[in-house]
Amino acid sequence: MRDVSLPTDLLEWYDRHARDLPWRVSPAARQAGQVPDPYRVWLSEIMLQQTTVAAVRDYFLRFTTLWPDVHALAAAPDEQVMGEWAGLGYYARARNLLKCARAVVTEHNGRFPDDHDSLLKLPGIGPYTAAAISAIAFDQAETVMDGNVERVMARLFNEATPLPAVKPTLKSHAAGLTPPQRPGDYAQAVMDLGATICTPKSPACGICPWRSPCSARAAGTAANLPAKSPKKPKPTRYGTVFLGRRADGAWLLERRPDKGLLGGMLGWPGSDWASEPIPPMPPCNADWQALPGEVRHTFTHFHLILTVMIADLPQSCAPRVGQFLPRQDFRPSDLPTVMRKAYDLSQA
DNA sequence: TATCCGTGGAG
DNA sequence: TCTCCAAGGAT
Repeated sequence: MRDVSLPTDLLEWYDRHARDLPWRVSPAARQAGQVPDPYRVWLSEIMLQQTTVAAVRDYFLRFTTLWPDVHALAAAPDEQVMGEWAGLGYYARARNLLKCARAVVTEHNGRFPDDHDSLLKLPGIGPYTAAAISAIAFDQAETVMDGNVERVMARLFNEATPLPAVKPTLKSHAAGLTPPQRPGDYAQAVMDLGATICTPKSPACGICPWRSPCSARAAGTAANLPAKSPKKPKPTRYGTVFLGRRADGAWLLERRPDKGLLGGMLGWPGSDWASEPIPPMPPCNADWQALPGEVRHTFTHFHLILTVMIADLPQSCAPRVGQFLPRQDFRPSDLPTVMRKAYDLSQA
């Protein structure tokens, strides 16, 4: 027997407390008949993967201004899209974003498929995003499982088993609660609950619409759930980058290969990044000088300490790697953050 | 199943 | 300064 009161309670809370987000159709507008634009739902969900609402907002507005629909995005040059994504991180998302837009145009007549299985076949769309798009954009009764939902379910049912082993159990709990009515609003409601009330630290149980049925709240374990298996320490790696500038203002940059770290992004030529500093090979012969200070940056799984070398290069310079980008084509904002930090050091 | 893949804000 | 971690996906 499905407990219908829990979803109803949450939807009533959502009707009063839904956040105003640029990609969201408010519950009031939705019930008045306004339907979401699948393109905007898709774009927002890709950007929101492992990324906060605060970080996504401006990027979403910029992208939808530059490319209002999937046809426009599909026709955009790769370099421009990668440049606009710079700073948001997880750059495979940007590469797959373009692949997906072009697949929707060429294989789906410019319209996003509405079913979970077809969505799942598209680049960059996994189980969570497929469920989110079919629920939010097409109002299908799919169960979305993201970090928020996992946390809310672990607490609601007081599941003490650590992640990731407990995931199937949490998914089962979530599926049992997913209502046939307003599944799109419900999916967003659970995630809003996790983002604003059932937070990782110091959850606001006192104002939670689910405080009464919450098992962890009763047991006093909410703040410690979900349990997680211990994570590995991050090693430190070292490297060198070369900032070469010509008298005409052009900078020597290279496009990184699609696979691997910062794949497809613009960057400064330099050494590999290794556990010990290595003698670097300059991209061309010049009077390279080390800048005072260093760049420190932390990626998902290692710390990086970067030495920054700079030199004025002759107009005749024929670099071993990379190519010169004319001054008017160079925007520091096109660089991934670690590369922009190196540029900032040179301008300090 | 485990690892790789960014970034910036909160505490 | 340091750890955690946010609407995950690909391999």
